[in-house]
Amino acid sequence: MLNLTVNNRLKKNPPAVVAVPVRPMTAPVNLAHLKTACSSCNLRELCLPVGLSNEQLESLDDLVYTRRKIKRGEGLFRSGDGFQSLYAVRSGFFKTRLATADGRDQVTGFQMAGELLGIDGIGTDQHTCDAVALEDSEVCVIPYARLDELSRKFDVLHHHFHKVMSREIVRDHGVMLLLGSMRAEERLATFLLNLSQRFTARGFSASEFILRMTREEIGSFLGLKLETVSRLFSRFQEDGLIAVQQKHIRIVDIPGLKQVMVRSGGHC
Amino acid sequence: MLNLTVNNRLKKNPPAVVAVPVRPMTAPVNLAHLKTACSSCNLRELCLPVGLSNEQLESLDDLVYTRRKIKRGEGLFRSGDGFQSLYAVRSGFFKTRLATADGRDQVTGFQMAGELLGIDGIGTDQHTCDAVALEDSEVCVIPYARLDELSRKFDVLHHHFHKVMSREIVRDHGVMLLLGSMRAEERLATFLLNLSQRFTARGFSASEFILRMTREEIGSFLGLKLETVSRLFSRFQEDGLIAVQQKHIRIVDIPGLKQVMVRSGGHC
DNA sequence: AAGGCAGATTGATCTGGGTCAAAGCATGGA
DNA sequence: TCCATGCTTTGACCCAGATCAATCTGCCTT
Repeated sequence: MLNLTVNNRLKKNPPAVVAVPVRPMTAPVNLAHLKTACSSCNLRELCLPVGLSNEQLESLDDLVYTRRKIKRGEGLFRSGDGFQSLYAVRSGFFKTRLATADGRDQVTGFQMAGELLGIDGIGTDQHTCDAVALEDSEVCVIPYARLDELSRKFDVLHHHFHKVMSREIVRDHGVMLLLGSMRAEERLATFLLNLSQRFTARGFSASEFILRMTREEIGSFLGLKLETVSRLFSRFQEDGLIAVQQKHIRIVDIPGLKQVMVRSGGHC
Repeated sequence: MLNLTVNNRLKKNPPAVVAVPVRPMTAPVNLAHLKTACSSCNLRELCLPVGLSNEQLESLDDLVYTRRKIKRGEGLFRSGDGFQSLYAVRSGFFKTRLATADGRDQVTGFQMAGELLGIDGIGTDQHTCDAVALEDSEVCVIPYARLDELSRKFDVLHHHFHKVMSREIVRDHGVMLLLGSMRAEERLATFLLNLSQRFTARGFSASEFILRMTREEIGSFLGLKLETVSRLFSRFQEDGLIAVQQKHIRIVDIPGLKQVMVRSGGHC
């Protein structure tokens, strides 16, 4: 159905981590030694290297030779920046946003560990949106030229990269559906369930997490005003669907939320 | 403020529309011999082969070895169909649409000559949307496996394909911006100007064309109801921006439309 | 040439979500 | 510790666009 995620088809069993409701946006296992190596990265099953053999993985190790830390509120790239690299979120949380001349703003997505940023730049050799860290984050820098080179060597990688891009397109279509034909409640329910599902894929609680973004950012993404988002959170809480306390969300009734997503009817 | 809400609803004077000289949806030059060859295709500068050398173009000729005709109203592929090929629109006009279980529908795009269909299928080896011809159309069938193969041989092609996908993502972000933060008038103005610009790129009139889609389809794409689209067309006409008669559109005041796109203000 | 029908227009009315405004609240820096 | 400042919540009201409904138009079929 609705696919808001790039990497949602993974149903890998959660890594050894069990109880982590606290800081969902951090990598499940916090490696002390941050060796820049895909082959030893605990996110490899969520990230670009999905499905690569060990040998291939090792070749990937010298594709990704840099990491970059971005502080909360800082940008990873901005619209107009020259495009050279893709970025894989290693830890933390990002938003991408499109800004118009007249000061409007559209959040086009939220990215978490294992998700790719920067694909928008390939088409014109310039980034077309801003990527901003919503908490202190770290990304793996993937020089595009090298990726290109390597993907000519490894079929799997080549193909997988196409898949990632294609899935991004499919995700975007899902967002269009959301923005074009869903009611406010459905949008928020869809959004929460999507987050939940992505956290699950990363081995975190499906039902309890911290929202890294503000009400305004959620609203921008969902085509709603921040007041509407806030009111809906309150209503969902009254209806026993969730428990909200500021940025802390607990989904109490997942099936109930799914009902909202579908039931509230849209324009029938 | 720009007064777009004119009160006196004059009976619209039947726009003295002169017959459109061209048939905008057909390829500019109508080759009698429909040889399946990119190298001799008059759309090659709009389509996948942009920027290829002659030699490379000829290799492309045996990539695309089939054409397929689709009658108005018929589907090229549907959600769930297995993915094997991409399609380049050779002539005609398509819409892509996403359908939900509960019978809702979101038009995610309209495709004209030279544009690519089917990329959505790469990610999951299944198409995720329906592509429907809005008039009798013809597409070039591009087997994905072969494209893959060829693109390993030709750098330019490989890279260009990435660009096409990336641009599709950027386009989708633009639609999100439209759906998420524009007012109805801005959406329609943006839509008309976008069509105009694409027709221009294909050698057709920038100001006069036939809409191949219904008001409902436009509305679905723009996140509006068909009545709203119809009213806006009437209002734009009253304001001297366009002349509408059913599916026949003439843009009278392009700068004026651009103003609407920007000026009407959105949410500040 | 008639009649049917899908699509388009237009009017009247309603309403979901926007706007404006006023408190609450939590977090971090001095 | 205590403000300051940036979120968030909540209320009151409003309006753009949806909904409902009645024609109208052009075109396709017979």
